[in-house]
Amino acid sequence: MASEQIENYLKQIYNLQSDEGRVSTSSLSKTLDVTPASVSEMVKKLADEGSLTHTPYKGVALTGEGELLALRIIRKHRLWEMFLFNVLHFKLEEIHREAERFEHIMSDTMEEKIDEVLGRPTIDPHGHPIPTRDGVMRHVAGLRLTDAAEGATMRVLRVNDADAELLQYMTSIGIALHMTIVVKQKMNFDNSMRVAIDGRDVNISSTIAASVIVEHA
Amino acid sequence: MASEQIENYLKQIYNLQSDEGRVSTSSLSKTLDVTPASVSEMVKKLADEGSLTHTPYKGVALTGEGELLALRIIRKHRLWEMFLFNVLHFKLEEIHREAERFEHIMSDTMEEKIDEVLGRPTIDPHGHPIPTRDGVMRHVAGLRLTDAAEGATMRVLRVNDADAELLQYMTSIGIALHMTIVVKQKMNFDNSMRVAIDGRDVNISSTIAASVIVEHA
DNA sequence: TCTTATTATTAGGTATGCCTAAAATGGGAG
DNA sequence: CTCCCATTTTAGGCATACCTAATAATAAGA
Ligand SMILES: [Mn+2]
Ligand SMILES: [Mn+2]
Ligand SMILES: [Mn+2]
Ligand SMILES: [Mn+2]
Repeated sequence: MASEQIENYLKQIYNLQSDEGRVSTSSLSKTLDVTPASVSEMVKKLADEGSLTHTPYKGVALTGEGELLALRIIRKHRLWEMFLFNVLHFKLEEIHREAERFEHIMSDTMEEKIDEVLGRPTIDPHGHPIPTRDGVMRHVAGLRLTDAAEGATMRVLRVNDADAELLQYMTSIGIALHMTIVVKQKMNFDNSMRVAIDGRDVNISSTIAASVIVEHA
Repeated sequence: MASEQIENYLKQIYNLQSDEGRVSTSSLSKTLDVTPASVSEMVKKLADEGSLTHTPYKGVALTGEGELLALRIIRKHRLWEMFLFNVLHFKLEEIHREAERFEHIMSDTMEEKIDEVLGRPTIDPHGHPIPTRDGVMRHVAGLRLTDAAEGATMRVLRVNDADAELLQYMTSIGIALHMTIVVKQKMNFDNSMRVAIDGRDVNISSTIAASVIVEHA
């Protein structure tokens, strides 16, 4: 069985792979908060075990097997977030942190029970797709609110779940899943924008706008 | 913070303490499934940390601090069992095993949310008392069904949760919490007995009878 | 192309918690 | 009151996953 930390490596590699293609030692070092030396060692072990391929000095890529393991963890993480939000009424900004620990100890039985209780959801409370049990994840394309045109009416597809404070603030100004946002004005000097959410006008910084993924309404 | 294994030591010492008074290295070795040598080492560390007192060659006893830690784990274990049984509809014989892992990673926030959702229960699905958050556990006295007199009418107070197969069998013959059992006949040759559960007569072995704790109805 | 800065790997070492084997202790049998 | 032996502790090691410091490889600039 994969240790908790090995599961974190695999999950992190999966996430970085979507953005970067080949995943570097340094990016893993940063996101997992361990030294590059430790990453090198662990990567060697995971390559021996067949979860990933490693080209020294070039980076790593998950094998089919490794990707499947990663998707299982991601599934458990997102199902658990859904459960915390819908059944235990945790706040949206709290669920990611809790799920980071539970994803590793959730048995397959538990996974199934929760999936059933929740009615087999396909997205989590942040809008992230939940992979199926055999590792299929449908990713819905979208754009960052930063990139929406002035005057456009957009719908919130998903939000960044990692920064709790940011998420809490977004909730407080009314940004939530499936909500409609009208881009009123874009400021070129700092990329902030004025938008209408639910009829009310608010100004949002580029940091916020960049962590909201939207589609045309 | 106490490691997962340290929490298991403390919990196990608490449980054995009720039966044995001073807890021996060998009984911990058996119940935790590690060698006596390992227990000796760990015990030394826990004594240094102030969770227990150790008299070499004589045994250990929890300090107030250690007992409080143990009771926190037990509270989390039993609240979680309750949750698995009532909300996720796990079978009675499955919940103990699952709770063994969750008890260690359940945050205080989670503990509180679950306590609330469940309506602040005082006993778990096996009839074990759930300690309060500040470490008070009310233990209800009872006797083993083995020791009930012939002809007596008893009520099930609690059942042994450790052996899943035994528990599954007990459930299948109708033994459940708060159920009434009439002792029809006691066999002296093997301590088995014939009882009436819910009107139906069944024969139960001494092993089963010993793991059912009852009170006079 | 050569040098330098960045990135990655290897070497050597630590902490935790486990093990086996050897030594110490102390309670009961004689 | 001894001696024996089961129980307990100590000694010496192993695995995992981390670290710092030293070395190696690559990429980038002159
Ligand atoms: Mn998350
Ligand atoms: Mn999420
Ligand atoms: Mn239990
Ligand atoms: Mn229980």
